[in-house]
Amino acid sequence: MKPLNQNTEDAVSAIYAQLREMAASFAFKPGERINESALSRALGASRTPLREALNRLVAEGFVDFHAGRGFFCRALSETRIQHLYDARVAIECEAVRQATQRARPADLDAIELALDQSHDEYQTCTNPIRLMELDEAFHMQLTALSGNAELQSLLATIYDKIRFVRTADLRRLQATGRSTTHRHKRIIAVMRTGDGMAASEAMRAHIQDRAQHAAEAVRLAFADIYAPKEASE
Amino acid sequence: MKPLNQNTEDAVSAIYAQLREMAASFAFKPGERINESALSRALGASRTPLREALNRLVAEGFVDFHAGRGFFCRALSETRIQHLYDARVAIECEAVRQATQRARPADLDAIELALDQSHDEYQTCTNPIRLMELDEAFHMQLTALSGNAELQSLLATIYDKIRFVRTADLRRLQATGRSTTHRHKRIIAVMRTGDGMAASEAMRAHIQDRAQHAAEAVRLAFADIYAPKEASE
DNA sequence: GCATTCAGTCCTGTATACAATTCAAGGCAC
DNA sequence: GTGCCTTGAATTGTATACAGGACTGAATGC
Repeated sequence: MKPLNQNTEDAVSAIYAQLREMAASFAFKPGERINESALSRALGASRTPLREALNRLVAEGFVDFHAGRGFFCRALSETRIQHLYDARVAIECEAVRQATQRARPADLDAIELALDQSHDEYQTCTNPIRLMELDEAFHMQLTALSGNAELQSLLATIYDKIRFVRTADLRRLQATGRSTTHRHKRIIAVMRTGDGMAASEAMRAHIQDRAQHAAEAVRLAFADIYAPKEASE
Repeated sequence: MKPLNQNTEDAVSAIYAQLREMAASFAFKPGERINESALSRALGASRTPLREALNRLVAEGFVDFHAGRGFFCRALSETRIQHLYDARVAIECEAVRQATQRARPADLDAIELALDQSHDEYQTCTNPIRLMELDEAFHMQLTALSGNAELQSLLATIYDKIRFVRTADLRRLQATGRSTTHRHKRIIAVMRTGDGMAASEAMRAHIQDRAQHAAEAVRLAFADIYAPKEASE
């Protein structure tokens, strides 16, 4: 019974995970340069594993790298958010289409049960991050039903990129008292008919409904990014 | 007139580019461990920038990383290829849909002109890699018309991953004497009608037509990977 | 007053060193 | 002969050192 080492990677892997979370929550301000020495000290590691982790983020599009100048937090823009929402549409529509053909009724039952169980929390929860977790969970579960690991990982990356904007958006949505649960259940209902194309279009409508608010949400997100920090500059 | 440094990054960037090409052409055998010292020596650099480049490939899914054991060339499988083809469908169908709405007639004219110009080469060319470049160029140009940089970069990564399989597949396709030019022109024709949904479905049919041969192509690709090297083991 | 230049400082880019771990082979017991 | 342990070489993981650009701010010329 060997230890089956799984924690040796910890350093770079742990740094990567922390960094990705920091990037998703915009702990770095958009456009800001990332000081390697300071960050490595803050994370309790040296620059070598930090840079390796940062290079992963570069490949995923969370961070920009400029030769000789270092790593920069990638800037948000309304255009980019719109593009990410469209990419999300592309992936989720195809995933739900595949899922409609592959999923057994029991699979759909399971997702619907999860929706029912979280419905109350949805209605009463005031934490926008938790709201977004619930919403994201539905979409990821549905995509998982496609059985396509590539689509799942692409979508996960996109969600990480738009999470901050979505949090701001869902906060507004909740303020209007509207629940997304019934919209999600409608998508499941269409899937039960076995019409993949229709399910795909339902998903498209669902996502684009929110995407239209993306521009406004970006502005809100910017306010969130710049407001809560110390106003010391 | 400052030099506006653009080549300082060269080391890691150049290594990354080389590595990605090597990965796309399966210079490493699937599943094989990548020896950092040997590879860095071969590339004329040290392990530090090599590992940074490798970490980018990890994030993109070209390479696997196992804690304490190093980097491994990611294995092919028929299932994974199928998933990548489906991801390609997802992205290209959405892109062509957007492109249909956004593109001006002149944009479509330009692509069609490019098709016409390369038609002869298509028919006579015997180099499968060149064939694939021509085919890929069409698909990337079309996706570019969507105006969505996210879709473009996602698609570029997918093409890099399936390039080897596609090369094997296109070689077979050419052997049967069938040209893809007229198929491509048909997609443009549908786009001209302005019906995004129809264009999307045309693209889907076009890609899936080839995807059906993916399984067989994977086997061919495997033969290519293992055959042409020295049979010295 | 404005732009330019220049020096100093900071930071990045990469090589290298060394510790820790894995992998492979040989020996040993059974 | 088979399986386990031990031992040694090879390889990875990370820290650190140092060279070379990039940025900052002040001083200078126009």
